[in-house]
Formats: sequence, structure tokens, C-alpha cells
Amino acid sequence: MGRLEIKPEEHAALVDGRPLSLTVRELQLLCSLAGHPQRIMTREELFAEVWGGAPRDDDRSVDVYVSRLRAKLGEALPGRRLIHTHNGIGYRFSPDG
Amino acid sequence: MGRLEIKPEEHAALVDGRPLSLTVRELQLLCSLAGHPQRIMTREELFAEVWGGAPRDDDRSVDVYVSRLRAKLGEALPGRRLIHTHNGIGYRFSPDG
DNA sequence: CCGGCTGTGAAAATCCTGTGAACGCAGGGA
DNA sequence: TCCCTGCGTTCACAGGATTTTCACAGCCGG
Repeated sequence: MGRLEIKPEEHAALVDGRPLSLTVRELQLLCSLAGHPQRIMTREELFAEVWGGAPRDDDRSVDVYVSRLRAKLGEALPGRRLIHTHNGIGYRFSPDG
Repeated sequence: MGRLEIKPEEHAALVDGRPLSLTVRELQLLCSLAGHPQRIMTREELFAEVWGGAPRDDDRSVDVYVSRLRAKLGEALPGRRLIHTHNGIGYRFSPDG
């Protein structure tokens, strides 16, 4: 998986061996995304996996946490973009930037 | 289908396994075209499948989106032309360049 | 209290869409 | 040859839709 390791069972995500300080939600979301590499996941799917159930019509939780995740990942891996936006659909995780 | 895969149910089109970043409209149009390989489809047919209803007399939406699609496909598959123009009629999708 | 995590609302930034117009290109006729 | 016409291709833009980010209030544990 290159420089990023995710160990859900240890509640940890490592970049080059250094742990990222992710919150529980952030780690859950990262696991959901990284659990289906290269697959476009809709907000509904992500919400169901992380929060459970269906999101409100105008719920932006997924977007907000993607943003927070990107901020922390971008800090640890400058210049790489692991989470891609698919407008009108959802997000996609790509191991290689 | 060679190097191009289209998965409408996943909102994705892949070239050599790599997802193209198509907009919703672009993907819809690609699906319509690729859904009838080797068949010449009129603007009216394409418009009906993607937009629904009938196009205005001087509507150029189909042409513009074919152009955008060709640009993105050409970037991912240099030297190959999958969408052919049939003058005065419409467009035809051919899996083999 | 205090500090971090969460979710929400809203502003800011970005992207998508459809349209009009410019451009190129080929064919026909004078 | 030159001009005109019809058609397809592409550019540019404005409006709208969507996403990104910020700020904040509630909550919970220390």
C-alpha cells in the first residue's frame, strides 16, 4: 500500500511508520474509503458504513470529514491526493496519488 | 471490450483499470453510445436517452458532449478513436478504434 | 472548568451545464 | 478560382449546482 498503512484493529493509521492522529470518525471514514480502492463510493454508502443508516437529505457530514481527512493526510503526505471527488456522486480512494 | 470498461451501476468508466473522471452527463452519453456498438445513433436518439424528450431544432448539446467525451477518451487512449461521426446523421461507437 | 470530538449551518470556492458564437472544412455553383 | 453554404468541432461564458471550508454550540471525559 506504499507509504500508508491502516490498521483498523489497532485503531491506527501510519504514514512511513508515523501514526496519524485521527479521530474515531476520521479513521472509520478512511477505512471505508480505503476498503474499496478505486471504487467510487456514494455518500449514502459511506454514511451507511460509518454512521449507519441513511443520511438526511442535506447532510454534509461525509463531506466535512473527507475534508478533515484530506487536511491530515495532506500534512503527512504533501503533494499526494488519495481521496478523489466525483462530482454529483461521491468519493474514490486511490492508493497511488 | 479491450481496454475500456463501462460500469453504469457504479458510475464509472475504466481504461486499463483506471477510472476516467467523467461528469454525470458525459458518462450517460458514453453509456448510450456504447450501449449500441457499431450502430449509428441520431442526435435525437442520443438526446432522448440522455436528456429525455426531444432536442431543440438547433440544439448542439450532443455535439458538445461528444467533443468533451472525445477529449477525455483521447487523453486516456491516445491514437484511438472510439466515437465516429456520420455526417448528417449522428454518431457511432466502435469498441475497436 | 478545559480540551478535544461531533455534527450543523452557512459562506466561499469550485465544478458542471447548456448556449451562443467562432472556426475549420468540404462541396457546389458561378 | 473564389465565394457561399451547410455541417461539425471547439471555445468562452454565465448561471446554477455542488463541494470545500470555516465557525460554532453541544457533549463528554478528565
